[in-house]
Amino acid sequence: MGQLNALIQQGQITDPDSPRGRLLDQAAQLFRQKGYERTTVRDIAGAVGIQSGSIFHHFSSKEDILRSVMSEALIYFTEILRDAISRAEGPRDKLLACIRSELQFTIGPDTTAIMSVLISEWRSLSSEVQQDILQYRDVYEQLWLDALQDTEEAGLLAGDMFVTRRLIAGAIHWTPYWFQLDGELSLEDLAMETLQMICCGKDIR
Amino acid sequence: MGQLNALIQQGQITDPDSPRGRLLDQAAQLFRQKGYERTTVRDIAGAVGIQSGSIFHHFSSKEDILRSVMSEALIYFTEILRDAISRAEGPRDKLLACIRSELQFTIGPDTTAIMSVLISEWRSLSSEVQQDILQYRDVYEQLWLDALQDTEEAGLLAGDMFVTRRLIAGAIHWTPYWFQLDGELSLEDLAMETLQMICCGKDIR
DNA sequence: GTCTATACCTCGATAGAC
DNA sequence: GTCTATCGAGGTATAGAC
Repeated sequence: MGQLNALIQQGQITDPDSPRGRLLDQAAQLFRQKGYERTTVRDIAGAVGIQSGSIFHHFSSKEDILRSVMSEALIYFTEILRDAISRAEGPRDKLLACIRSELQFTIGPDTTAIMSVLISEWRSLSSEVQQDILQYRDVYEQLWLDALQDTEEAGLLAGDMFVTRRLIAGAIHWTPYWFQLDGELSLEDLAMETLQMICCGKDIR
Repeated sequence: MGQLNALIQQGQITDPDSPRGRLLDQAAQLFRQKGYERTTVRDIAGAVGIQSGSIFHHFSSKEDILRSVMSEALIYFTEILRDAISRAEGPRDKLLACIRSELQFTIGPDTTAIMSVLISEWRSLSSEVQQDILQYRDVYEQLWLDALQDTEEAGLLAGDMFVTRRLIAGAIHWTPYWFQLDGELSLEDLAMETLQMICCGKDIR
């Protein structure tokens, strides 16, 4: 991943091979599987093979771990999404790139589905930390809104741009509850069904 | 509410004026506001003005409270939905009734938005209790699928029936994160936008 | 950077009086 | 049906040696 290495060198993302990076990876997995509240610092420490007290050399608190998981994931997702959009041609394909990318962040195998942590554990953050994370989220969301605006100007959008984004965000964020990566419906099929729902009544094939 | 009184008399739902009913109401509110894990039995007891030890005269465990909140909510929602569908005429209006009802369960003022507890706290249940609740959920979902099937047979449905239900479920369950009941967009507006997304390309006005 | 040891707290749940 | 009192478990976080 070219983007990942660039972000690591810019200091925006922790090197996954560092002790801190390994902790973040394992914490993200555990938060996704069991939820933040039910994951203990002992669990996280055990997953990387250290004692629980050693964690606090790398993070100031358990919430600090969740904050880091979320902010680094958002920074990474934003770059991946930006790249995917730039590689697509035309508003219809750029919007499809948004849908496909977010589905991959949410249920795909590569990113180990960390988007679901951002969604499910939002409430576990204090309001101060929420404000902190929202800065990154706004950048991500703007990429979506730009793509939707282009779609609208091309006459391909059926509903209101902002409402559409929110309805689609919900539809995508809910997929972990039912979608099976190895099922009959492929991720690409699902992306097409979703695109069709947004651009309804317009011929998008 | 005629349905509520009938369900109470059938013993399917706890009388809200009983001590147990008051506990369930307050627990549901707290679970919605703070989440199940962050709500303590002391919080719930305090909300109805008793001591925490007294709760265990009415419930065998904290999970038993969540189970009861969820199953009674589902039983109630199912009857409300069934009634709303039966009062609507034609597939388009019956589907709109489904959307409107579920939006009300999720963000409406009357039901105090308990649907969001069913969604957010699912993972906090043991798998045994999940199986228990799924029985009620299946009945609720079948009402949706029947309505969608009628819509499909009327040639009004754009995508696959099952995928559509899941995408729409996500869209609706996500609304608590952004929808403001006192905002410019009314719940009825939102229901119409959602219906339009499902029946895309078909003239549904 | 990790260890051991532990302080300190809060939680769910119980027991028995009233 | 509620109270008081409390138990035991398990949580986050700290301190200081190595």
